[in-house]
Amino acid sequence: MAARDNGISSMLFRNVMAKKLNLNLTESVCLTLLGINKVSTPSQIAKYTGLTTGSTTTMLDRLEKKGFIKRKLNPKDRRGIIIETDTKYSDVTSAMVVSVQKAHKKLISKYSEKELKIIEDFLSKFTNNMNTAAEEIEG
Amino acid sequence: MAARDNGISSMLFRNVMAKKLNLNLTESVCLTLLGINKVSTPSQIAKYTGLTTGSTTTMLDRLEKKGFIKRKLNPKDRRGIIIETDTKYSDVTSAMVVSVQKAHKKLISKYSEKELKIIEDFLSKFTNNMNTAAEEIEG
DNA sequence: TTTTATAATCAAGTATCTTGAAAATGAAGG
DNA sequence: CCTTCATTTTCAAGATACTTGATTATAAAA
Repeated sequence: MAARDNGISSMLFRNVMAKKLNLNLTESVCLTLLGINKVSTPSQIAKYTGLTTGSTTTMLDRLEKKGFIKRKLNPKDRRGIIIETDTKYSDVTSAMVVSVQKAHKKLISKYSEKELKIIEDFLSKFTNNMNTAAEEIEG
Repeated sequence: MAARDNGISSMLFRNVMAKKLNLNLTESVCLTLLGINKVSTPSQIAKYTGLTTGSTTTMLDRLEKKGFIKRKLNPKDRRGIIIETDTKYSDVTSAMVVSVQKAHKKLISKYSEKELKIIEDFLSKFTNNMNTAAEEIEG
């Protein structure tokens, strides 16, 4: 239940962030994935967001217009492109999350190395369960 | 980072679930919040999803038409109504999450009571940080 | 070198959202 | 009591975002 509530809160946190940045949820998700280098091409973005490639194109147009991303040539495939977040994105978001990151750091500092290991172990395995299940449901 | 990845995975899991149920993200979020009794009125749904009350009305129309929710009279306020999830919702979703829940239970069973206490403590405090930050950003 | 597959884009139609107003009820103050 | 202001939901019109299906270009395979 604690893990579930955590997921829900992160979702609600995203809602609030997105609203503040005048982004819709899809755009926010896209930028997050780009930010941690989970994705880097429109096709991948389409896959993870669940959008069609058509809407992905127009969504990227919007993000580019707002200055959050840039389209670059893909040296390995001349059909495709590479999407990168602009520094504007990290600037704007890091200003918003500075407070919560501070709180997180403080929280983490209260646990021993051993305890943190347990927590990290649980989280990564819990995450793995979800990823596996998502693939199952999808396929 | 593990906690962050967990949040992202739960988001991607939601995308997959929603797609499978022919729901958009907003509808999925709404049903989740209703399912755990975090919200029960259109106003609350509007607040947490970030929708206007107008779109909330039409979204609830869609969910009602699909048989996932029901509108009921609010005995405590005759201006408002109470939203409840229909059994159809829990039936459909529980079938989809049965596999991942099994995996989660198995994972949990591998930790001692003491370890679980640490994990639960961390998660609830981490969640709390996000809730607090969300309120700060919002206000 | 022909065929088939993949990547991104575009145009037209559909769905979903916002804005602003309406109707009904509640709450507060004289 | 009753006037005023706030709250809850709904609605209509317009704006925004999405899907579908086609197009162009390149890659990969036969």
